[in-house]
Amino acid sequence: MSKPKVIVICGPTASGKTALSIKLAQQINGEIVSADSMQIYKDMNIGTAKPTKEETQNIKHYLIDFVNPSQRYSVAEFKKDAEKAIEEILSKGKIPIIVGGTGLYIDSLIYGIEYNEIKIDEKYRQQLENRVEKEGLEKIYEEAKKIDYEATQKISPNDKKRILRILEIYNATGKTKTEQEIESKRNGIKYDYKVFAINLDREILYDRINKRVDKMINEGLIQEVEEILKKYKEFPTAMQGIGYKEVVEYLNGTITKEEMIDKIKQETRRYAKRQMTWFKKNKETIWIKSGDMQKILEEIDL
RNA sequence: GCCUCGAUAGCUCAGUUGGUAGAGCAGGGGACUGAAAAUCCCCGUGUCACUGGUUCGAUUCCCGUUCGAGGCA
Repeated sequence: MSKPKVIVICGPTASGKTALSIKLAQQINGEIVSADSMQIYKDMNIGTAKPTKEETQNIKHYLIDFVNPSQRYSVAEFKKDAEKAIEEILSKGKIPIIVGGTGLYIDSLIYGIEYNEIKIDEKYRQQLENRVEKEGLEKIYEEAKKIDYEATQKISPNDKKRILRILEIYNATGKTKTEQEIESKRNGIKYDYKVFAINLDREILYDRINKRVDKMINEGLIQEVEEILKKYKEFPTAMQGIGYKEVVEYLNGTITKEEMIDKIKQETRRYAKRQMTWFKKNKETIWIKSGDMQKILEEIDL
């Protein structure tokens, strides 16, 4: 039996993923699974450019709007949740369409990466952070080298997050990161993923980003942030979102409104670039122009 | 009209006591399997406004021109 087909649409912010995917879902009787690390959060609507109820046209969207900004979420959870959603869509006889800009999340699906059940040990992480503070990152890097030399060679000696991750994995599982990664690929890929990436000229993309940011401000991004700050106390990751952290700076009086807007635009541009780099990695990706549904229909051949 | 100051990277400017130049920002390229909208790495040739002169050699000094800013009439 052949594997079920799953369509993946990725692309940088403001490239038109949302509109395209909804049109496609209508056309082929599909439902949408979001692969976006920020749209998962509740109460973060304007800044994450979440599709409105009106925009969704009654197409069911999964993995949007279901995590509190005060909670943590990770690829491992995404992988599990997304596959559950895919199963559910398939069981209805519909076609799953994965849509999003979070490359790491998409990779977890299309490369069939398995994450075993381990919890993030916040205490240990904090311990490591403290040690970096006291002893310096170089020392911790040397330790990581001893545990998993191969993994350290893939990253920079300045990349604190990843250096700590090598130690965390070893601490939690007794296995090295490299061993872990080999195991993670054991099971093979469950579905027949067709990956499409939207490509558009930098200039056009940047123009769209600028307009989108202006629109977000007009639609009340600042108020949105104020309300979230009131409603929740902690933000382990939610406030990392572009737009949100800049508005917080503005509310604290560190920057002016104009500076805030420029900064959001700039950060969004940088982000879009990083996304493009990520999507280029996958050789199977089919590149399409913004809004080009026809090409997708031809390629998927239902 | 006269006087003064300026003209150097996409922008703001630094610099060369004469040996063809470098910062910040913008921009570009890349890495990355459990925080990923995160994290991290790399990248600077540009008629030094134009014309002529002095000089072995001028972006640098001198003459003039153009443009811009300020001042005086």
